[in-house]
Amino acid sequence: MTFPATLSGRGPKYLQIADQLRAEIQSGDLSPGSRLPAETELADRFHVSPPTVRQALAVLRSEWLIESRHGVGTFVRENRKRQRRSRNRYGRARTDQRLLNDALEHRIVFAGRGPVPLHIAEALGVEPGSEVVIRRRHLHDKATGQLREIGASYVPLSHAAGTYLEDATVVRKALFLCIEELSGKTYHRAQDTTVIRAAEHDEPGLFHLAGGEAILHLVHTARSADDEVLEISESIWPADQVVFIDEYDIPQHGETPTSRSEI
Amino acid sequence: MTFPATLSGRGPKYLQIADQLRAEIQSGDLSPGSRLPAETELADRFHVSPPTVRQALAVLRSEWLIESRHGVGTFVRENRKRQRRSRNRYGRARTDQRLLNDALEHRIVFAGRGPVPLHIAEALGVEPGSEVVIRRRHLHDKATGQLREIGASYVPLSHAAGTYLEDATVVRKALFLCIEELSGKTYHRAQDTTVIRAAEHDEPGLFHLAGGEAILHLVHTARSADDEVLEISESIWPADQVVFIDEYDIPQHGETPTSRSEI
DNA sequence: CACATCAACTCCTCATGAGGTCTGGAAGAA
DNA sequence: TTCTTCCAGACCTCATGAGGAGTTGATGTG
Repeated sequence: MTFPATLSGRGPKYLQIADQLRAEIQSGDLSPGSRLPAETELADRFHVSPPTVRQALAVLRSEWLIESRHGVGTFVRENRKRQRRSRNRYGRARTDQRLLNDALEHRIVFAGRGPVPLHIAEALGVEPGSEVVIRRRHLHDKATGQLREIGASYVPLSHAAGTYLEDATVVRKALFLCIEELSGKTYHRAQDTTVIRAAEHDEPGLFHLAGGEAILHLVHTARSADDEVLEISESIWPADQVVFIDEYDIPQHGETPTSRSEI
Repeated sequence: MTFPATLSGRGPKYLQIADQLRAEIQSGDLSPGSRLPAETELADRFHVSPPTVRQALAVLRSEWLIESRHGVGTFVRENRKRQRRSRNRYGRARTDQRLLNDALEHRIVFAGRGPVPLHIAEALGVEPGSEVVIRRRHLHDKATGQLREIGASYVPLSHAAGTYLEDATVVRKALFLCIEELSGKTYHRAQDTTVIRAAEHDEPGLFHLAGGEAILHLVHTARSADDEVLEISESIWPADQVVFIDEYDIPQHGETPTSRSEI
Protein backbone atom coordinates (compact mmCIF):
# COMPACT_ATOMS: atom_id res chain seq x y z
CA MET A 1 0.00 0.00 0.00
CA THR A 2 1.61 3.21 -1.13
CA PHE A 3 0.65 6.84 -1.12
CA PRO A 4 -2.29 7.12 1.26
CA ALA A 5 -2.82 10.51 -0.31
CA THR A 6 -4.37 11.79 2.88
CA LEU A 7 -2.81 14.93 4.25
CA SER A 8 -3.34 15.31 7.93
CA GLY A 9 -3.63 19.05 7.63
CA ARG A 10 -0.91 19.92 10.08
CA GLY A 11 1.62 22.26 8.61
CA PRO A 12 2.43 23.11 5.01
CA LYS A 13 1.26 20.64 2.43
CA TYR A 14 4.63 20.38 0.76
CA LEU A 15 6.21 19.30 4.03
CA GLN A 16 3.51 16.72 4.61
CA ILE A 17 4.10 15.33 1.15
CA ALA A 18 7.83 15.32 1.74
CA ASP A 19 7.27 13.50 5.02
CA GLN A 20 5.18 10.82 3.37
CA LEU A 21 7.62 10.27 0.56
CA ARG A 22 10.52 10.26 2.98
CA ALA A 23 8.80 7.59 5.02
CA GLU A 24 8.23 5.54 1.88
CA ILE A 25 11.91 5.78 1.08
CA GLN A 26 13.19 5.03 4.53
CA SER A 27 10.86 2.10 5.01
CA GLY A 28 12.25 0.64 1.84
CA ASP A 29 8.88 0.82 0.16
CA LEU A 30 10.56 2.97 -2.43
CA SER A 31 13.85 1.20 -2.91
CA PRO A 32 17.09 2.88 -3.93
CA GLY A 33 17.30 3.44 -7.66
CA SER A 34 13.58 3.13 -8.19
CA ARG A 35 11.62 5.84 -9.90
CA LEU A 36 9.07 7.98 -8.15
CA PRO A 37 5.74 8.66 -9.82
CA ALA A 38 5.80 11.63 -12.15
CA GLU A 39 5.25 15.03 -10.63
CA THR A 40 1.88 15.39 -12.31
CA GLU A 41 0.83 12.01 -10.99
CA LEU A 42 1.91 12.90 -7.48
CA ALA A 43 -0.03 16.12 -7.78
CA ASP A 44 -3.14 14.13 -8.62
CA ARG A 45 -2.55 11.68 -5.85
CA PHE A 46 -2.12 14.28 -3.16
CA HIS A 47 -4.68 16.64 -4.63
CA VAL A 48 -2.27 19.53 -4.84
CA SER A 49 -0.86 21.57 -7.67
CA PRO A 50 2.34 20.58 -9.48
CA PRO A 51 4.45 23.39 -7.98
CA THR A 52 3.59 22.13 -4.53
CA VAL A 53 4.84 18.69 -5.46
CA ARG A 54 7.99 20.21 -6.87
CA GLN A 55 8.52 22.03 -3.60
CA ALA A 56 8.18 18.77 -1.70
CA LEU A 57 10.66 17.09 -4.00
CA ALA A 58 13.06 20.00 -3.53
CA VAL A 59 13.04 19.23 0.17
CA LEU A 60 13.97 15.62 -0.42
CA ARG A 61 16.61 16.64 -2.91
CA SER A 62 18.19 18.90 -0.34
CA GLU A 63 18.25 15.93 2.00
CA TRP A 64 20.13 13.96 -0.63
CA LEU A 65 17.38 11.35 -0.70
CA ILE A 66 16.34 11.69 -4.33
CA GLU A 67 17.70 13.02 -7.59
CA SER A 68 15.85 14.14 -10.68
CA ARG A 69 16.92 13.66 -14.25
CA HIS A 70 15.52 16.05 -16.76
CA GLY A 71 13.17 14.36 -19.13
CA VAL A 72 13.48 11.03 -17.38
CA GLY A 73 12.13 11.08 -13.87
CA THR A 74 12.90 11.35 -10.22
CA PHE A 75 14.75 8.54 -8.50
CA VAL A 76 15.60 7.38 -5.02
CA ARG A 77 19.30 7.79 -4.57
CA GLU A 78 21.40 4.68 -4.55
CA ASN A 79 22.64 3.26 -1.29
CA ARG A 80 25.14 5.79 -0.24
CA LYS A 81 28.02 3.43 -0.82
CA ARG A 82 30.64 5.60 0.58
CA GLN A 83 34.34 5.37 0.07
CA ARG A 84 36.43 4.85 3.08
CA ARG A 85 39.56 6.84 3.27
CA SER A 86 42.07 6.94 5.98
CA ARG A 87 43.63 10.16 6.99
CA ASN A 88 47.04 8.65 6.87
CA ARG A 89 48.55 8.29 3.47
CA TYR A 90 52.02 7.55 4.73
CA GLY A 91 51.64 3.99 5.89
CA ARG A 92 55.25 3.29 5.34
CA ALA A 93 55.04 0.16 3.58
CA ARG A 94 56.89 2.74 1.54
CA THR A 95 57.93 0.19 -0.93
CA ASP A 96 54.54 -1.49 -1.17
CA GLN A 97 53.18 0.05 -4.33
CA ARG A 98 49.49 -0.18 -3.61
CA LEU A 99 49.31 3.43 -4.56
CA LEU A 100 46.15 2.87 -6.49
CA ASN A 101 43.03 1.80 -4.80
CA ASP A 102 41.96 -1.20 -6.83
CA ALA A 103 38.48 0.14 -7.36
CA LEU A 104 39.59 3.53 -8.64
CA GLU A 105 41.25 4.57 -11.85
CA HIS A 106 43.65 7.48 -11.80
CA ARG A 107 43.63 9.89 -14.67
CA ILE A 108 46.11 12.74 -14.78
CA VAL A 109 44.10 15.54 -16.35
CA PHE A 110 46.89 18.08 -16.19
CA ALA A 111 50.57 18.16 -15.41
CA GLY A 112 52.85 21.10 -15.87
CA ARG A 113 53.45 24.59 -14.58
CA GLY A 114 50.78 26.99 -13.61
CA PRO A 115 49.88 29.69 -11.13
CA VAL A 116 49.08 28.69 -7.56
CA PRO A 117 45.46 29.18 -6.55
CA LEU A 118 44.83 31.59 -3.75
CA HIS A 119 43.98 29.15 -1.02
CA ILE A 120 47.06 27.08 -1.78
CA ALA A 121 49.37 30.06 -2.00
CA GLU A 122 48.44 31.00 1.54
CA ALA A 123 49.31 27.58 2.87
CA LEU A 124 52.47 27.42 0.78
CA GLY A 125 53.58 30.85 1.85
CA VAL A 126 54.20 32.22 -1.64
CA GLU A 127 52.70 34.98 -3.68
CA PRO A 128 49.37 34.05 -5.22
CA GLY A 129 49.93 33.42 -8.89
CA SER A 130 53.50 32.25 -8.54
CA GLU A 131 54.37 29.35 -10.76
CA VAL A 132 54.55 25.86 -9.39
CA VAL A 133 54.32 22.41 -10.83
CA ILE A 134 50.75 21.25 -10.71
CA ARG A 135 49.41 17.76 -11.18
CA ARG A 136 45.64 17.43 -11.37
CA ARG A 137 44.00 14.06 -11.22
CA HIS A 138 40.53 12.63 -11.46
CA LEU A 139 39.71 9.36 -9.78
CA HIS A 140 36.98 7.36 -11.41
CA ASP A 141 35.10 4.37 -10.18
CA LYS A 142 36.29 1.53 -12.38
CA ALA A 143 32.95 -0.22 -12.22
CA THR A 144 30.63 2.65 -13.02
CA GLY A 145 32.99 5.18 -14.55
CA GLN A 146 31.72 7.82 -12.17
CA LEU A 147 34.03 10.53 -10.95
CA ARG A 148 34.70 10.00 -7.28
CA GLU A 149 37.49 12.36 -6.36
CA ILE A 150 39.26 15.39 -7.73
CA GLY A 151 42.80 15.92 -6.62
CA ALA A 152 45.67 18.26 -7.25
CA SER A 153 49.24 18.45 -6.07
CA TYR A 154 51.32 21.59 -6.01
CA VAL A 155 55.08 21.21 -5.88
CA PRO A 156 57.54 24.10 -5.68
CA LEU A 157 59.58 24.64 -8.82
CA SER A 158 62.82 24.16 -6.91
CA HIS A 159 62.24 20.44 -6.71
CA ALA A 160 59.99 19.61 -9.62
CA ALA A 161 60.92 21.95 -12.48
CA GLY A 162 62.07 20.03 -15.52
CA THR A 163 61.42 16.64 -13.99
CA TYR A 164 59.01 13.93 -15.06
CA LEU A 165 56.48 15.38 -12.66
CA GLU A 166 55.62 17.82 -15.43
CA ASP A 167 54.52 14.95 -17.67
CA ALA A 168 50.92 13.90 -17.63
CA THR A 169 51.57 10.25 -17.06
CA VAL A 170 50.52 8.26 -14.07
CA VAL A 171 53.49 7.78 -11.81
CA ARG A 172 53.97 4.29 -10.54
CA LYS A 173 55.25 5.32 -7.16
CA ALA A 174 53.50 7.38 -4.54
CA LEU A 175 54.10 11.03 -5.32
CA PHE A 176 55.79 11.74 -2.03
CA LEU A 177 58.41 9.11 -2.76
CA CYS A 178 59.18 10.81 -6.06
CA ILE A 179 59.53 14.15 -4.38
CA GLU A 180 61.76 12.72 -1.69
CA GLU A 181 64.00 11.32 -4.40
CA LEU A 182 64.07 14.48 -6.46
CA SER A 183 64.60 16.85 -3.58
CA GLY A 184 66.85 14.69 -1.46
CA LYS A 185 64.73 15.68 1.53
CA THR A 186 62.50 13.57 3.66
CA TYR A 187 58.85 14.13 4.48
CA HIS A 188 58.73 14.85 8.15
CA ARG A 189 55.52 16.51 9.26
CA ALA A 190 52.15 17.11 7.70
CA GLN A 191 49.08 19.18 8.28
CA ASP A 192 45.64 18.34 6.98
CA THR A 193 43.00 21.03 6.85
CA THR A 194 39.48 19.86 6.12
CA VAL A 195 36.46 21.99 5.40
CA ILE A 196 32.99 21.26 4.17
CA ARG A 197 31.63 23.76 1.71
CA ALA A 198 28.96 24.00 -0.94
CA ALA A 199 29.81 22.76 -4.41
CA GLU A 200 30.97 25.50 -6.73
CA HIS A 201 32.01 26.11 -10.33
CA ASP A 202 31.94 22.92 -12.35
CA GLU A 203 31.83 20.55 -9.41
CA PRO A 204 28.09 19.88 -9.55
CA GLY A 205 28.46 18.92 -13.18
CA LEU A 206 31.55 16.79 -12.74
CA PHE A 207 30.15 14.85 -9.83
CA HIS A 208 26.62 14.77 -11.22
CA LEU A 209 25.27 16.61 -8.22
CA ALA A 210 22.05 18.53 -8.09
CA GLY A 211 23.87 21.71 -7.19
CA GLY A 212 24.40 23.33 -3.86
CA GLU A 213 25.53 20.09 -2.36
CA ALA A 214 28.20 19.60 0.23
CA ILE A 215 31.78 19.11 -0.84
CA LEU A 216 34.54 17.87 1.39
CA HIS A 217 37.76 19.72 0.68
CA LEU A 218 41.02 18.57 2.23
CA VAL A 219 44.28 20.45 1.92
CA HIS A 220 47.36 18.51 2.84
CA THR A 221 50.66 20.25 3.52
CA ALA A 222 53.84 18.24 3.87
CA ARG A 223 57.07 19.65 5.22
CA SER A 224 60.62 18.48 5.59
CA ALA A 225 62.50 18.40 8.87
CA ASP A 226 63.78 21.93 8.22
CA ASP A 227 60.22 23.10 7.77
CA GLU A 228 60.32 23.61 4.02
CA VAL A 229 57.07 22.90 2.26
CA LEU A 230 57.70 19.98 -0.06
CA GLU A 231 54.21 19.52 -1.39
CA ILE A 232 50.67 20.69 -1.00
CA SER A 233 47.89 18.57 -2.31
CA GLU A 234 44.18 18.87 -2.14
CA SER A 235 41.43 16.33 -2.47
CA ILE A 236 37.80 17.02 -3.19
CA TRP A 237 34.94 14.60 -2.68
CA PRO A 238 31.18 14.85 -2.71
CA ALA A 239 30.68 14.90 1.01
CA ASP A 240 27.95 12.29 1.07
CA GLN A 241 30.18 9.70 -0.54
CA VAL A 242 32.90 9.74 2.05
CA VAL A 243 33.42 8.17 5.42
CA PHE A 244 36.60 8.97 7.21
CA ILE A 245 37.89 6.31 9.51
CA ASP A 246 40.84 7.21 11.65
CA GLU A 247 42.47 4.82 14.07
CA TYR A 248 45.19 5.85 16.40
CA ASP A 249 46.90 5.02 19.65
CA ILE A 250 46.03 7.12 22.63
CA PRO A 251 49.15 8.54 24.23
CA GLN A 252 49.80 7.31 27.75
CA HIS A 253 50.97 9.28 30.74
CA GLY A 254 54.18 11.03 29.95
CA GLU A 255 54.17 10.32 26.26
CA THR A 256 54.35 13.18 23.87
CA PRO A 257 51.46 13.08 21.49
CA THR A 258 52.21 12.61 17.84
CA SER A 259 49.42 14.93 16.85
CA ARG A 260 49.50 18.42 18.15
CA SER A 261 46.28 19.65 19.59
CA GLU A 262 44.80 22.94 18.38
CA ILE A 263 42.07 23.98 20.75
CA MET B 1 26.81 50.67 -8.15
CA THR B 2 24.58 47.77 -7.39
CA PHE B 3 22.12 45.63 -9.30
CA PRO B 4 22.70 46.41 -12.96
CA ALA B 5 19.38 44.71 -13.51
CA THR B 6 20.43 43.62 -16.96
CA LEU B 7 20.09 39.95 -17.66
CA SER B 8 22.39 38.78 -20.38
CA GLY B 9 19.85 36.31 -21.62
CA ARG B 10 22.06 33.26 -21.43
CA GLY B 11 20.48 30.50 -19.41
CA PRO B 12 17.61 30.56 -16.94
CA LYS B 13 16.78 33.90 -15.44
CA TYR B 14 16.87 32.66 -11.88
CA LEU B 15 20.43 31.47 -12.36
CA GLN B 16 21.46 34.80 -13.85
CA ILE B 17 19.94 36.59 -10.91
CA ALA B 18 21.66 34.22 -8.52
CA ASP B 19 24.95 34.84 -10.32
CA GLN B 20 24.60 38.60 -10.01
CA LEU B 21 23.71 38.48 -6.35
CA ARG B 22 26.50 36.01 -5.68
CA ALA B 23 28.96 38.36 -7.31
CA GLU B 24 27.68 41.21 -5.18
CA ILE B 25 28.22 39.13 -2.09
CA GLN B 26 31.63 37.83 -2.98
CA SER B 27 32.89 41.22 -4.05
CA GLY B 28 31.92 42.51 -0.64
CA ASP B 29 29.43 44.89 -2.17
CA LEU B 30 26.85 43.14 -0.06
CA SER B 31 28.67 42.66 3.20
CA PRO B 32 28.04 39.83 5.66
CA GLY B 33 25.06 40.52 7.86
CA SER B 34 23.57 43.09 5.57
CA ARG B 35 20.06 42.78 4.28
CA LEU B 36 19.20 42.12 0.67
CA PRO B 37 16.44 44.11 -0.98
CA ALA B 38 13.01 42.62 -0.48
CA GLU B 39 11.91 39.94 -2.87
CA THR B 40 9.32 42.17 -4.44
CA GLU B 41 11.91 44.88 -4.94
CA LEU B 42 14.31 42.46 -6.56
CA ALA B 43 11.52 41.29 -8.81
CA ASP B 44 11.01 44.88 -9.95
CA ARG B 45 14.69 45.46 -10.41
CA PHE B 46 15.27 42.40 -12.55
CA HIS B 47 11.91 42.61 -14.28
CA VAL B 48 10.88 39.12 -13.30
CA SER B 49 8.11 37.68 -11.22
CA PRO B 50 8.47 37.13 -7.46
CA PRO B 51 8.64 33.32 -7.72
CA THR B 52 11.63 33.65 -10.02
CA VAL B 53 13.38 35.79 -7.46
CA ARG B 54 12.54 33.25 -4.79
CA GLN B 55 14.06 30.55 -6.93
CA ALA B 56 17.26 32.55 -7.29
CA LEU B 57 17.41 33.09 -3.55
CA ALA B 58 16.86 29.37 -3.01
CA VAL B 59 20.02 28.75 -5.00
CA LEU B 60 22.04 31.09 -2.82
CA ARG B 61 20.52 29.58 0.29
CA SER B 62 21.62 26.15 -0.82
CA GLU B 63 25.09 27.57 -1.25
CA TRP B 64 24.99 28.77 2.34
CA LEU B 65 25.53 32.35 1.21
CA ILE B 66 22.31 33.87 2.53
CA GLU B 67 19.61 33.13 5.05
CA SER B 68 16.05 34.39 5.20
CA ARG B 69 14.11 35.26 8.32
CA HIS B 70 10.38 35.09 8.01
CA GLY B 71 8.82 38.50 8.25
CA VAL B 72 12.15 40.24 8.47
CA GLY B 73 14.25 39.90 5.39
CA THR B 74 17.01 38.05 3.64
CA PHE B 75 20.55 38.50 4.89
CA VAL B 76 24.07 37.73 3.78
CA ARG B 77 25.42 35.09 6.09
CA GLU B 78 28.00 36.15 8.60
CA ASN B 79 31.64 35.40 7.97
CA ARG B 80 31.77 31.72 8.32
CA LYS B 81 33.69 31.96 11.56
CA ARG B 82 34.43 28.38 11.88
CA GLN B 83 35.51 26.56 14.95
CA ARG B 84 38.76 24.79 14.81
CA ARG B 85 38.85 21.40 16.32
CA SER B 86 41.69 19.03 16.46
CA ARG B 87 41.15 15.37 15.98
CA ASN B 88 43.20 14.60 18.97
CA ARG B 89 41.47 14.99 22.25
CA TYR B 90 44.04 13.11 24.23
CA GLY B 91 46.84 15.62 24.36
CA ARG B 92 48.19 14.19 27.56
CA ALA B 93 48.62 17.24 29.45
CA ARG B 94 46.28 14.85 31.22
CA THR B 95 46.35 16.94 34.29
CA ASP B 96 45.95 20.24 32.53
CA GLN B 97 42.27 20.88 32.97
CA ARG B 98 41.58 22.97 29.90
CA LEU B 99 38.72 20.67 29.23
CA LEU B 100 36.51 23.55 28.35
CA ASN B 101 37.23 25.67 25.38
CA ASP B 102 37.11 29.14 26.82
CA ALA B 103 34.71 30.36 24.18
CA LEU B 104 32.19 27.57 24.69
CA GLU B 105 29.84 26.83 27.53
CA HIS B 106 29.05 23.23 28.32
CA ARG B 107 25.54 22.31 29.30
CA ILE B 108 24.70 18.77 30.27
CA VAL B 109 21.19 18.35 28.90
CA PHE B 110 20.84 14.76 30.02
CA ALA B 111 22.70 12.29 32.18
CA GLY B 112 21.47 8.88 33.17
CA ARG B 113 20.57 5.53 31.73
CA GLY B 114 18.92 5.01 28.44
CA PRO B 115 18.81 2.75 25.41
CA VAL B 116 21.68 2.88 22.96
CA PRO B 117 20.80 4.33 19.57
CA LEU B 118 21.19 2.02 16.63
CA HIS B 119 24.30 3.51 15.11
CA ILE B 120 26.07 3.48 18.45
CA ALA B 121 25.01 -0.04 19.30
CA GLU B 122 26.70 -1.30 16.17
CA ALA B 123 29.98 0.33 17.06
CA LEU B 124 29.68 -0.75 20.67
CA GLY B 125 28.85 -4.29 19.73
CA VAL B 126 25.76 -4.61 21.90
CA GLU B 127 22.10 -5.17 21.19
CA PRO B 128 20.32 -2.02 20.05
CA GLY B 129 18.24 -0.75 22.91
CA SER B 130 20.47 -2.09 25.65
CA GLU B 131 20.88 0.24 28.55
CA VAL B 132 23.99 2.32 28.93
CA VAL B 133 24.88 5.48 30.74
CA ILE B 134 24.35 8.41 28.45
CA ARG B 135 25.56 11.95 28.86
CA ARG B 136 24.27 14.47 26.37
CA ARG B 137 25.75 17.92 26.15
CA HIS B 138 25.16 21.11 24.25
CA LEU B 139 28.00 23.50 23.64
CA HIS B 140 26.99 27.12 23.29
CA ASP B 141 28.96 30.07 22.12
CA LYS B 142 29.47 32.18 25.21
CA ALA B 143 29.40 35.39 23.24
CA THR B 144 26.30 34.85 21.14
CA GLY B 145 24.56 32.05 23.00
CA GLN B 146 24.29 30.10 19.78
CA LEU B 147 24.42 26.33 19.86
CA ARG B 148 27.64 25.21 18.27
CA GLU B 149 27.93 21.52 18.97
CA ILE B 150 25.80 18.65 20.15
CA GLY B 151 27.57 15.82 21.87
CA ALA B 152 26.78 12.57 23.59
CA SER B 153 28.82 9.96 25.39
CA TYR B 154 27.77 6.37 25.87
CA VAL B 155 29.45 4.41 28.63
CA PRO B 156 28.79 0.74 29.36
CA LEU B 157 26.92 0.10 32.60
CA SER B 158 29.77 -2.03 33.91
CA HIS B 159 31.89 1.03 34.55
CA ALA B 160 29.45 3.86 34.98
CA ALA B 161 26.34 2.47 36.66
CA GLY B 162 25.67 4.13 39.96
CA THR B 163 28.53 6.59 39.62
CA TYR B 164 28.48 10.35 39.41
CA LEU B 165 28.44 10.03 35.65
CA GLU B 166 24.69 9.57 35.96
CA ASP B 167 24.36 13.03 37.46
CA ALA B 168 23.70 15.94 35.16
CA THR B 169 26.49 18.10 36.42
CA VAL B 170 29.44 19.28 34.45
CA VAL B 171 32.44 17.19 35.36
CA ARG B 172 35.59 19.13 36.02
CA LYS B 173 37.89 16.56 34.53
CA ALA B 174 37.95 15.24 31.02
CA LEU B 175 35.46 12.40 30.77
CA PHE B 176 38.05 9.86 29.76
CA LEU B 177 40.00 10.50 32.94
CA CYS B 178 36.88 9.81 34.97
CA ILE B 179 36.26 6.58 33.15
CA GLU B 180 39.85 5.51 33.55
CA GLU B 181 39.53 6.08 37.29
CA LEU B 182 36.20 4.34 37.60
CA SER B 183 37.10 1.35 35.47
CA GLY B 184 40.72 0.98 36.47
CA LYS B 185 41.52 0.55 32.79
CA THR B 186 43.51 2.80 30.52
CA TYR B 187 42.47 4.26 27.22
CA HIS B 188 44.65 2.66 24.65
CA ARG B 189 43.33 2.95 21.14
CA ALA B 190 40.63 4.99 19.47
CA GLN B 191 38.72 5.05 16.23
CA ASP B 192 37.03 8.12 14.81
CA THR B 193 34.40 7.70 12.14
CA THR B 194 33.29 10.86 10.41
CA VAL B 195 30.43 11.28 7.99
CA ILE B 196 28.71 14.26 6.47
CA ARG B 197 24.96 13.95 6.20
CA ALA B 198 21.94 16.18 5.81
CA ALA B 199 20.47 17.67 8.96
CA GLU B 200 17.59 15.64 10.36
CA HIS B 201 15.00 15.72 13.13
CA ASP B 202 15.39 18.76 15.32
CA GLU B 203 18.86 19.69 14.18
CA PRO B 204 17.81 22.43 11.77
CA GLY B 205 15.87 24.06 14.58
CA LEU B 206 18.56 23.68 17.21
CA PHE B 207 21.29 25.06 15.03
CA HIS B 208 19.05 27.63 13.33
CA LEU B 209 19.66 26.12 9.92
CA ALA B 210 17.46 26.54 6.92
CA GLY B 211 16.93 22.81 6.70
CA GLY B 212 18.58 20.23 4.51
CA GLU B 213 21.97 21.53 5.42
CA ALA B 214 25.11 19.53 5.92
CA ILE B 215 25.90 18.12 9.32
CA LEU B 216 29.24 16.73 10.36
CA HIS B 217 28.80 13.68 12.54
CA LEU B 218 31.79 12.14 14.31
CA VAL B 219 31.63 8.91 16.27
CA HIS B 220 34.55 8.26 18.55
CA THR B 221 35.21 4.82 19.97
CA ALA B 222 37.80 4.34 22.68
CA ARG B 223 39.11 0.96 23.74
CA SER B 224 41.35 -0.37 26.46
CA ALA B 225 44.46 -2.44 25.81
CA ASP B 226 42.38 -5.62 26.04
CA ASP B 227 40.08 -4.24 23.36
CA GLU B 228 37.11 -3.54 25.58
CA VAL B 229 35.06 -0.55 24.53
CA LEU B 230 35.33 1.98 27.34
CA GLU B 231 33.36 4.80 25.77
CA ILE B 232 31.69 5.87 22.61
CA SER B 233 30.97 9.49 22.07
CA GLU B 234 29.56 11.40 19.19
CA SER B 235 29.83 15.02 18.20
CA ILE B 236 27.59 16.87 15.80
CA TRP B 237 28.36 20.20 14.17
CA PRO B 238 26.83 22.26 11.40
CA ALA B 239 29.32 21.33 8.71
CA ASP B 240 29.92 24.87 7.53
CA GLN B 241 31.09 25.98 10.95
CA VAL B 242 33.93 23.56 11.32
CA VAL B 243 37.48 23.36 10.12
CA PHE B 244 39.46 20.33 11.07
CA ILE B 245 43.15 20.82 11.44
CA ASP B 246 45.25 17.76 11.98
CA GLU B 247 48.98 17.84 12.40
CA TYR B 248 51.07 14.75 12.62
CA ASP B 249 54.52 13.35 12.12
CA ILE B 250 55.13 11.34 9.01
CA PRO B 251 56.59 7.97 9.85
CA GLN B 252 60.09 7.39 8.53
CA HIS B 253 61.50 4.28 6.92
CA GLY B 254 61.07 1.33 9.20
CA GLU B 255 58.81 3.05 11.68
CA THR B 256 55.45 1.56 12.38
CA PRO B 257 52.78 4.10 11.76
CA THR B 258 50.67 5.15 14.67
CA SER B 259 47.58 5.38 12.54
CA ARG B 260 46.50 2.30 10.73
CA SER B 261 45.60 2.84 7.14
CA GLU B 262 42.30 1.57 5.83
CA ILE B 263 42.27 2.22 2.13
C1' DC C 1 19.08 -4.96 -40.01
C1' DA C 2 20.48 -0.08 -39.32
C1' DC C 3 19.22 4.34 -39.04
C1' DA C 4 16.46 8.57 -38.83
C1' DT C 5 12.13 10.50 -37.41
C1' DC C 6 8.66 11.46 -34.32
C1' DA C 7 5.60 11.48 -30.44
C1' DA C 8 4.85 10.82 -25.66
C1' DC C 9 6.42 11.59 -21.30
C1' DT C 10 9.15 13.79 -18.13
C1' DC C 11 11.14 17.54 -15.55
C1' DC C 12 12.22 22.62 -15.91
C1' DT C 13 11.20 27.57 -16.32
C1' DC C 14 8.36 31.47 -15.39
C1' DA C 15 4.22 34.43 -15.10
C1' DT C 16 0.12 35.90 -12.30
C1' DG C 17 -2.57 36.04 -8.32
C1' DA C 18 -4.36 35.33 -3.75
C1' DG C 19 -3.93 34.55 0.82
C1' DG C 20 -1.28 33.57 5.01
C1' DT C 21 2.14 34.16 8.95
C1' DC C 22 5.72 36.34 11.22
C1' DT C 23 8.28 40.41 12.88
C1' DG C 24 9.31 44.91 14.50
C1' DG C 25 8.25 49.31 15.22
C1' DA C 26 4.79 52.98 15.61
C1' DA C 27 0.82 54.66 17.81
C1' DG C 28 -1.94 54.90 21.58
C1' DA C 29 -3.35 53.95 26.47
C1' DA C 30 -2.31 53.58 31.36
C1' DT D 1 7.65 56.30 31.23
C1' DT D 2 5.90 51.73 30.30
C1' DC D 3 2.98 48.63 28.38
C1' DT D 4 -0.28 47.04 25.00
C1' DT D 5 -2.26 47.12 20.52
C1' DC D 6 -2.07 47.56 15.81
C1' DC D 7 -0.23 47.61 11.20
C1' DA D 8 2.92 47.78 7.35
C1' DG D 9 6.31 45.14 5.36
C1' DA D 10 8.59 40.97 4.63
C1' DC D 11 8.82 36.18 3.59
C1' DC D 12 5.93 31.83 2.96
C1' DT D 13 2.37 28.86 0.91
C1' DC D 14 -0.15 27.32 -2.97
C1' DA D 15 -3.20 27.48 -7.07
C1' DT D 16 -3.41 27.89 -12.27
C1' DG D 17 -1.52 28.14 -16.70
C1' DA D 18 1.64 28.15 -20.46
C1' DG D 19 5.62 26.97 -22.83
C1' DG D 20 10.37 24.83 -23.23
C1' DA D 21 13.76 21.18 -23.23
C1' DG D 22 15.67 16.65 -22.52
C1' DT D 23 15.03 11.50 -22.92
C1' DT D 24 13.17 7.41 -24.43
C1' DG D 25 11.11 4.17 -27.23
C1' DA D 26 8.14 3.22 -31.04
C1' DT D 27 7.63 3.84 -35.77
C1' DG D 28 8.88 4.03 -40.36
C1' DT D 29 12.27 4.18 -43.96
C1' DG D 30 16.34 2.75 -46.44
